[in-house]
Amino acid sequence: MATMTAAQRRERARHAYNAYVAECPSRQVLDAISDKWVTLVLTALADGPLRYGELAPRIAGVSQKMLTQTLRRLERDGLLTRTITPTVPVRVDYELTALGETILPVVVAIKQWSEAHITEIHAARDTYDERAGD
Amino acid sequence: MATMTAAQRRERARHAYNAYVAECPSRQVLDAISDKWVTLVLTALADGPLRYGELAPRIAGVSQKMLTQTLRRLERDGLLTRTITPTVPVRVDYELTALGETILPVVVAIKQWSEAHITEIHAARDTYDERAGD
DNA sequence: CGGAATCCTTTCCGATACTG
DNA sequence: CAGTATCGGAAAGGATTCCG
Repeated sequence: MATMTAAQRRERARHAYNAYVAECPSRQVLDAISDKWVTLVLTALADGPLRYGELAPRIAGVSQKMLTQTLRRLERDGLLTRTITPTVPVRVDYELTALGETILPVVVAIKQWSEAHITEIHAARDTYDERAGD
Repeated sequence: MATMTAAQRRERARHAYNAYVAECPSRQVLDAISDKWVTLVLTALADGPLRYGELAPRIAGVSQKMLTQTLRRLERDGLLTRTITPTVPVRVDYELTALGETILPVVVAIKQWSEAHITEIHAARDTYDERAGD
């Protein structure tokens, strides 16, 4: 009777967590945008549509896999559109939707806060690490 | 001569990436707050200091490990303080610093956007998934 | 009470190779 | 050009146990 107890409890916990997530909008969106690449893609598209090949170099450090994955997720969530022009070679443009543009102020707010307080954070880290070094 | 080529390139890539991150404040902060638990802890502490035991149940789904890890990181970044009262049993309080409070508006903005647009996101997902089902 | 340490599973993600 | 498919290492994170 004790068999699978751990797994069972894990399952129940998973369901409880999912249920919680399901009823909490901000948690869901948080999961969606709490992603490094998501915010970077959104800001990259802020000035207008870009092709895949233009997008990639503007987001230093992103792999092709992560970029594609991020773009697909954002398309699914209705934050951007993916337009294929069947020329040879093919051309694909990504553009923010109206919904996608409404989130830009939030992303900008994050960026502004970052630039305004990064020095304080660095100072705090130095102090903290110094104490640990004693 | 070809040995370790992949690993070497990976190392170089890692350094290039880190260098980029090092000179971009918003990227650094983004890494710091692009974390589900970070924002949740910050909002939980918005109304005043809380003990560890009070904090945990307010953030459903968080494990003790993740909560502690998140709190340590936020303490290191100077966003909150950790106060130990050496009674028996010990009592630990967490409280936002002045710096920590300055980020609350940003977190609130995220929350408000989420609640305002979650319906549209759900609709977009349904449409997208429906097309995929054809 | 508020953790730290360990184990172990799951998920992430980069690298590589191939395609319309 | 703009992807898809697959694999393997690295990292995240949950469960459990032990400690001041």
